[in-house]
Amino acid sequence: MSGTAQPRSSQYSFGKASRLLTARDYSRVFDGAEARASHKHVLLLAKQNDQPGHRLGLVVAKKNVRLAVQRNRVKRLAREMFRQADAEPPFMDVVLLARRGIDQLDNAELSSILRGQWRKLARRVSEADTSESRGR
RNA sequence: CGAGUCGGUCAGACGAUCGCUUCGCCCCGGCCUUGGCUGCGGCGGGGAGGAAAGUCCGGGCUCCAUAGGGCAGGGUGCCAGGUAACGCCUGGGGGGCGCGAGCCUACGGAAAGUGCAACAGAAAGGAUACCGCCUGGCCGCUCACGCGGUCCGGUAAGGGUGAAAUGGUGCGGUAAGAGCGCACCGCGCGGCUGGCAACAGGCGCGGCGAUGGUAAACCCCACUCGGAGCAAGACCAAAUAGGAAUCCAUACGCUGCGGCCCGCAGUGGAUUCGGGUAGGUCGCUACAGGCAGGCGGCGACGCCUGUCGCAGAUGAAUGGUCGUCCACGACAGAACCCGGCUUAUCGACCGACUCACUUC
RNA sequence: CGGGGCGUAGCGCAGUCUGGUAGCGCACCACACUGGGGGUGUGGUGGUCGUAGGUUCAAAUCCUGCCGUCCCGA
Repeated sequence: MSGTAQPRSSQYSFGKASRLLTARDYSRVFDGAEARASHKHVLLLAKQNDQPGHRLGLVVAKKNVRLAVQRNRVKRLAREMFRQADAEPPFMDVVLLARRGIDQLDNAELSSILRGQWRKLARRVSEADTSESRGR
């Protein structure tokens, strides 16, 4: 994995352009989610955007993860997974919600779950995209 | 060497690689009139804690008047000092614990007033005679000593109740007893000596039926506290515009202002309908600052000199992966800042000291 | 981040200001009425008063520290 990582900085960056920044951005995804990937510890919602790349928003509620250290850890791992994920169209805005008990997982477990859910989500979005095109 | 006390320091390390954020410099581009704003990239520097936590105190800062007077209300509570301030810290005193080094301590006033004390007990606050004990009178029994009953008194030594019963111990004294008398201790009062003081020591006096407990009960005394909080507050764009209805009012009103009155400043206000916002910039980190040395002080700390620049995010940065090593890594993440307190916590190391044992 | 409230029986609540006995409703158990159930009646079981200290003779109650939970403020 990272042992074979190459310095393609453009693909592996994670700046402000790759994040959901305002409450309006979040509301757009929540109100019009086109695809979702659900797991015991995590839920992803996605909606296609008109940006030149994916964007990520994180919701890790204090109610579900009590300690600030654990909340930070979950968010960091999620960003790291997102950063290393394939950046291929269709581009989408994704909101990741953490569920109760996610702080019990260690880094390796959590990373693999996140990657799996991300692939699932990407597949569903492209399916929705093609069926939508067919429908038209 | 074992057991222990006190104070302090650290918070996995190193390397590779991919990222995030901020600052500086440079290159290119855009806006723009001589300089600034902004975008991409490169190089270099900085990037969580001892508790960042709980929000229990104290300040700074901002707005309300420059935070002013009184009432009400809150806080603190042995003494002296430190400090911007404190409920913190230091030193000292009293009390308690420990063989000791040391540790703990809401520790002002109950002879200003009010209140409270269930149950038990004779009596629970300026109270009391239930059982006892004792003198005497009368009655009964008895030869008598005496015993029993009853009555008027005396008595707080003994029993019993209670969390608590009106100083304690001893000797004398007495009908039995009692601070009734004496000694010591305790308590109170008045000088004296030492100490800034809290307080300590010693002397004299008082016989102690006066002055019990509770103030984390009301309260009294002393000192102290105005209110809100960075979602404070300021600015930019937009907006509150403009509007409709009802009610109150033309000032002893209403608002700023959290309880009231005064005072100050400002001025029409309340409710409903309708309509609209929740973007950005600043505040935002350089100070009661860290480190080193010197001087003053028992110490907390203060003064002087030199030196360092040490997070500033805003869906919210300090991380991922791999390798090596070891004691295999606890509690845990800044959100305006600082001083404390409290709570959580794997361990490692340093210094001072105490006790016990052994050896020289 | 800041500002508040609440923890008492299985559940919902009183009692806390003013300290001594923890009480009410539902539920539960037993018995009676009934052929049985339901219902009604009578009696009863059940509480470390969130937790750890302190004050007091005595604490659910007063004071302090923790824990949990809920609400409010853009």
